[in-house]
Amino acid sequence: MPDRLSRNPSTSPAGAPAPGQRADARNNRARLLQAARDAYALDGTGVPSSAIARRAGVGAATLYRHFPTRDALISAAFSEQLGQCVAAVDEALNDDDPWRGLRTVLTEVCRMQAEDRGFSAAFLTAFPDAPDVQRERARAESRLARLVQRAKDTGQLRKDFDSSDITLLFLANNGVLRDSPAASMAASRRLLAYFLQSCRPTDDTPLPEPAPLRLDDLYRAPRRTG
Amino acid sequence: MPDRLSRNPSTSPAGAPAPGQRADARNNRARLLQAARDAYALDGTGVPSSAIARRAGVGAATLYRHFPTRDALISAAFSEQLGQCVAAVDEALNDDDPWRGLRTVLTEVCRMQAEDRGFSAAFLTAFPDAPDVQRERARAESRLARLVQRAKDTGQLRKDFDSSDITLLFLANNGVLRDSPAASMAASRRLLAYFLQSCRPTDDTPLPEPAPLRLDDLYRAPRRTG
DNA sequence: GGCTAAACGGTCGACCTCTTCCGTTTGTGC
DNA sequence: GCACAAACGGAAGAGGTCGACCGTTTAGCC
Repeated sequence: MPDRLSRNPSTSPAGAPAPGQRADARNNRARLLQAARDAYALDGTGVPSSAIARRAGVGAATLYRHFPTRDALISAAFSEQLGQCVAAVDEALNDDDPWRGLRTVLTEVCRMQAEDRGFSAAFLTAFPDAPDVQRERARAESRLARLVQRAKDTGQLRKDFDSSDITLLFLANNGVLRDSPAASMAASRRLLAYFLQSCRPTDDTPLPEPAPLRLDDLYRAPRRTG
Repeated sequence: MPDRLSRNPSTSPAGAPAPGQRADARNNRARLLQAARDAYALDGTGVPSSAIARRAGVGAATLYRHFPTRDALISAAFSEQLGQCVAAVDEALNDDDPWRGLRTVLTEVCRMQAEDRGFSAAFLTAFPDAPDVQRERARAESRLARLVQRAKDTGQLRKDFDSSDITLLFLANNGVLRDSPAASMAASRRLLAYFLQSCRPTDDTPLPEPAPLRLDDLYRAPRRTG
């Protein structure tokens, strides 16, 4: 009796709610995802899976039946929010003012990170087994690059800005998140404000070499800050 | 046969090389500290203690005899580098140019973080059981505040800069560190450059409220980024 | 060189997390 | 309502780390 997820792991590794499944299964799946989001938002993605199952009111086996691996659960839990990010980039590309668009995207993503440490961690994690996540991320990244180029062309963004600086910001922003959501928000806002001020074009001292950071090849976010 | 460390845990929880101990003990202690520094620098403070003991060529029991708890080892391993930071602040206070002093301190600490993720993690960890670490940190913080004030007074630093922004920088910098030291260094330098540019006084848009961050009340740096 | 206590190292138990097994329950179509 | 397969949950196994015990070794001193 192979279940759906192990039968076709390639087509929907963390994918959509399967159509042919029983009502209780669909229901449990939804509650697991919600429990995961809640727990991750509160305490980060380090939360033990058993706690997620307990919070959802199901057994551990049920969790693993729906999400064969830890990463599958995490990427499924945050796929919606990842989609939001991509949508934000699309919206920004439609803005008449490239700088405003860019600034809005950065602000929005930083806010989402500060609101939900779990999302922040998921956002910066590679998920080598979730090709759809990787694909979406790659799409978002190439569009961001286009947005950056436009902002440079209009002279609103410094010429030595590099697309990798966006990743740099998101990593830095993840680093300033605290246990308390309020503290996270305050720190995030302040950091972003500093960053945005430096993004304006200037004939002042040039920046050092860009860091070799692409959202694509970020390693997994490790157990400790160290 | 109580050993030294458990006999007086309050006076030197992670303290200096005891004078009255045997040569082999002193030797092993030093090798443990070196092994810890090496391992932590490479892989962060998440490295299992058994690996440290193996690297030092001693048994696990020896490690625990010298350092009763995990945190004791970590704080002892990095106390020297913490001292370097305090010294850097002192030196900066002696600089004729407050801005140059401040910039040098920030550059130096960021560089140390990028060179050694273990130090970076230790630097941002509370260590409630290591009063000497806390004391030194508090001292450094108050001196930094003085330095900030001087730089503001000379008009070299924006008036709405807050001392907590230094903590913010160190946290952010910790967040951009990667597995590869070269990548960490590049990212750190770039981040610092952005930050420093925004620190100059400007009559431009003001910053949002400072984040409630003091080096003192940072929570422990958790196992995962999430 | 020999004695004594300090120091050592292998081993063992406790704890925690991830993952799987298997007997039982429950939803669904006839 | 009945039968069957899907889905469930409790419990157990595997892996790994922390920290302690205890018999053995070795440094320091006479």
